[in-house]
Amino acid sequence: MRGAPNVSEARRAAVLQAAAELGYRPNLVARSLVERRTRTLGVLVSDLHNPFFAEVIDGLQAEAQERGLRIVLGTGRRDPAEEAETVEAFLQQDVDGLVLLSPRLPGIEDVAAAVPTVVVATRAEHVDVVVNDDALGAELAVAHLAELGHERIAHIAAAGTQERRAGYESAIARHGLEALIADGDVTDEGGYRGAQRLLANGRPTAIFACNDLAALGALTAIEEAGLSVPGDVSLVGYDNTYLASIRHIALTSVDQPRHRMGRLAVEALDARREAPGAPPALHTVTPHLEIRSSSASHAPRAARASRAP
Amino acid sequence: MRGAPNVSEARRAAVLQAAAELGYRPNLVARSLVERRTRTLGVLVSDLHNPFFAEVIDGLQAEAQERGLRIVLGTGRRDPAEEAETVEAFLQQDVDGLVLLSPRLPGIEDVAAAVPTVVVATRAEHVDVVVNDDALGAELAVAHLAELGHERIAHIAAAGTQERRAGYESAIARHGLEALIADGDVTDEGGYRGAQRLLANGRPTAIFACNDLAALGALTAIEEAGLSVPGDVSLVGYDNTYLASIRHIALTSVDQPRHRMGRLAVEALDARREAPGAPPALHTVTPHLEIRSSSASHAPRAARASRAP
DNA sequence: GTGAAAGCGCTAACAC
DNA sequence: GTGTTAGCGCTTTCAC
Repeated sequence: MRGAPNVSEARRAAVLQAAAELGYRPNLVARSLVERRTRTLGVLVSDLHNPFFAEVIDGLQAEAQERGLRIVLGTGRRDPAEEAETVEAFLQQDVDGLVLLSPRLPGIEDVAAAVPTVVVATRAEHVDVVVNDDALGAELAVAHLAELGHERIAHIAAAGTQERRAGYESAIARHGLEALIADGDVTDEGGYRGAQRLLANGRPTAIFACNDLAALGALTAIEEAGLSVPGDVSLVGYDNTYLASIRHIALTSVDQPRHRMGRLAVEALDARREAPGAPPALHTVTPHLEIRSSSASHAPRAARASRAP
Repeated sequence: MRGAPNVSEARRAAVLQAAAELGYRPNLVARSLVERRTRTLGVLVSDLHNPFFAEVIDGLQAEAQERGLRIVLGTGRRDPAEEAETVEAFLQQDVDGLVLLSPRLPGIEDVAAAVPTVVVATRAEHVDVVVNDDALGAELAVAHLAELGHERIAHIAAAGTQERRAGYESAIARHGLEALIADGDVTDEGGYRGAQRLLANGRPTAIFACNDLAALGALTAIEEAGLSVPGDVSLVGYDNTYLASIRHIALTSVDQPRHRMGRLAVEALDARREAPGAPPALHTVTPHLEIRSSSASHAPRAARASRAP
């Protein structure tokens, strides 16, 4: 007997030893079949390449492990159809819960009806959700830049980060400034193009990008324009991934508590399992600003020679 | 009946429709139990944060999907004990094969005896292995730098990349140069410290780092020393991850065909399943050099003003 | 072609 | 405390 209730110590030892000698291994699939639960969580990652997700997964795994749950990861490579397939596979596998990291997937409610489901890092209707407060994050970024004396603070927006955009807009308005927005993407390339447009039109002295990857692209565009960061243009990202912390980059960035978000997701699943009929819960965590050397005060021309220390 | 042999068309249609209406979903765990196979591959990733692995996983997934296999990912966060646990969980789950990405795990042979196993991106004894030719990769890097006129070409070494170090040493010897090595690590931090030591002692004009992450750390150290890349010091990384391609970084790097390595791993597993007794196979793929702007010719002092385009 | 029966390795429920 | 039994949902084998 494996993890047992009332068995004599002697027998247990004997059995355990025999098991070890024979190389016996309990068959989890048989156990799952009879228990009608697999103790497994399916995690759909929209993009394995984005370090943001790796860090959320760390949190997921830590919490899952503590609760004796396994995690199986799948990815749909940002393609709705592939994501649907992956989710279907999870369902057939009989996972006990589903974590959807920034899914592109349509019809999430149907899935949620079949199995406890939580959406992370993206807002969704009629489902449990774990997100950071994007409006606050954007506000932090704008306030930081405004305090540094910037008046022309631009934003690189992207599909999927509308909340940040909205937060930016209202913060800008609150500070009595003018909104300056370019559409980009949550990628290096998208940030690059967005920044190029901003630089050509608006002469911003600061740029708040929708995420770190886009901020990196913006950094390139700024340098290619012969300008320096933060000498000529201050730059703020979002997510505070390890990319931001690489010293060659040293990007000021809004930090989402990724680890905590991962843990919250597992907790939400558990809560849902216990109260299947409860109304959808919205778990919002609080971001903070991690200030590094890509943002500096908007000093007079003479002082902005180069970025070097 | 699901994917069937001899059933009348009419019945099949009827059944399929009924299934759809009832929301019937075949139970994979029951099927696995009776079939004694799960059509699942367990993939152990040593470090989810290293983008190198994400790209290998893409290849794995593509090949697995074509063969009707599922993938479950697990990570041991570079800790041997945690890796062992993860592998044990895979075994209990009854996976049909195991892919170990740069495992730290001891006793791999025992695992391989229990289930088809392939080690990727790290050399191992008595097991099927998929690696790139590190010696050649290092040779490419050194040859490139030597051709650019560099004579003081240093290397940042790390545990786990001895082959690259050895390749570096023999290439350096072949070019009649002097080896200049600092111990570092496959991380930003490790590269930073390694480069600091090299800069303090050897006055290298070029640095070949054990991987891209370490190269980024080196980049920081170089800049902090008041030097520029590639003006004063040329820099070459290894892996050619997307980090290298970010334009603000534009790192010359040795490319491993990651996607192909992922596919090869799945193929190797299949081969092993068909011939369990065959001697361990070593699959070696060929790296190539991706040249970007972090490496340039070793020009006279006057010409090395800055890194700008 | 189609239905019935056995059994995969386990857990739970119930006797001993 | 310990042995026995039924049955999880499927595939396979063998009758029909």
